[in-house]
Amino acid sequence: MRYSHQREIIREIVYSTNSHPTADWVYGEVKRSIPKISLGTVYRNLKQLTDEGIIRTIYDGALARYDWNRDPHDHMKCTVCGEMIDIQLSNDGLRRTVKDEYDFEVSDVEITLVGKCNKHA
Amino acid sequence: MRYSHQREIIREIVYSTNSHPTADWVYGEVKRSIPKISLGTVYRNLKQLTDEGIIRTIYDGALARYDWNRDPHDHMKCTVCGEMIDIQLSNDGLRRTVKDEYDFEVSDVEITLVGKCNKHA
DNA sequence: ATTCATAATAGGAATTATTACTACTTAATT
DNA sequence: AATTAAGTAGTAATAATTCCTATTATGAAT
Repeated sequence: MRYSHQREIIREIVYSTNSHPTADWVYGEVKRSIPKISLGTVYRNLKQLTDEGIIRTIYDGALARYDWNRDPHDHMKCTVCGEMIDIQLSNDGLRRTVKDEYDFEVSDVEITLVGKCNKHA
Repeated sequence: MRYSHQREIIREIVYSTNSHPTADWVYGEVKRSIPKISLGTVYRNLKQLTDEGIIRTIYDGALARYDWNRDPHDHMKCTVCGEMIDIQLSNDGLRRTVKDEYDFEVSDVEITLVGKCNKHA
């Protein structure tokens, strides 16, 4: 993968926020510095960055979101404000349980807690 | 919600399989008994059945799947054959931890284990 | 049983998110 | 500087899903 200015900006934008942005939001941001960028370029680069392990793709229902945080972690999704918040849960037990009980080789654990965040007492 | 033949058939089809079918698959099945059914009807009814709590909608990446099993449970997704397998994990601890540490009120826990199922030693 | 109000349907158009195609551009290498 | 292949903009295409509208079917009231 050779250098491209577009990809570098896209990477910086994803790395600049904890908001798990969508492709469309990233597109809007990139346009501020590269007005002629095309949405296809955004998608292509988000995919490439994902393939290279530089960012992660997570799914919020049917919508793809992007996350700079590559450490294994989980998410809380607030049904009131829609925000996705990072959270660190331990799941060492899970992998072993599932391997033993179901003979399933876990490569990734995706946990999303749906509920109400602390902004909405 | 008043009775409709279409909805009843759709419900029966979702209840007849453990394969977490997509809307499109359900559509194909319903057509066997109601050839003139429209895809919009399938989507509308799957949504209504979900709203009424009669079935559940789960997301497989960006694709919606439907599940008759309303008991809290989790899924294993095999990256080789694509199958989604039901699994029961306990997460009593999670809710309390998250409430205490993040003041987040959990209403639903979604856990998907991604990996290789026992068919692919 | 017939009438009536309205929920539900079929069929198709519209929307949304995403991917694919193509002619032109640019980064990296010789 | 010339070459080559990866990258881009712009646009068309696809896939999943929702929306719209004229017609039909359900359940309730007569």
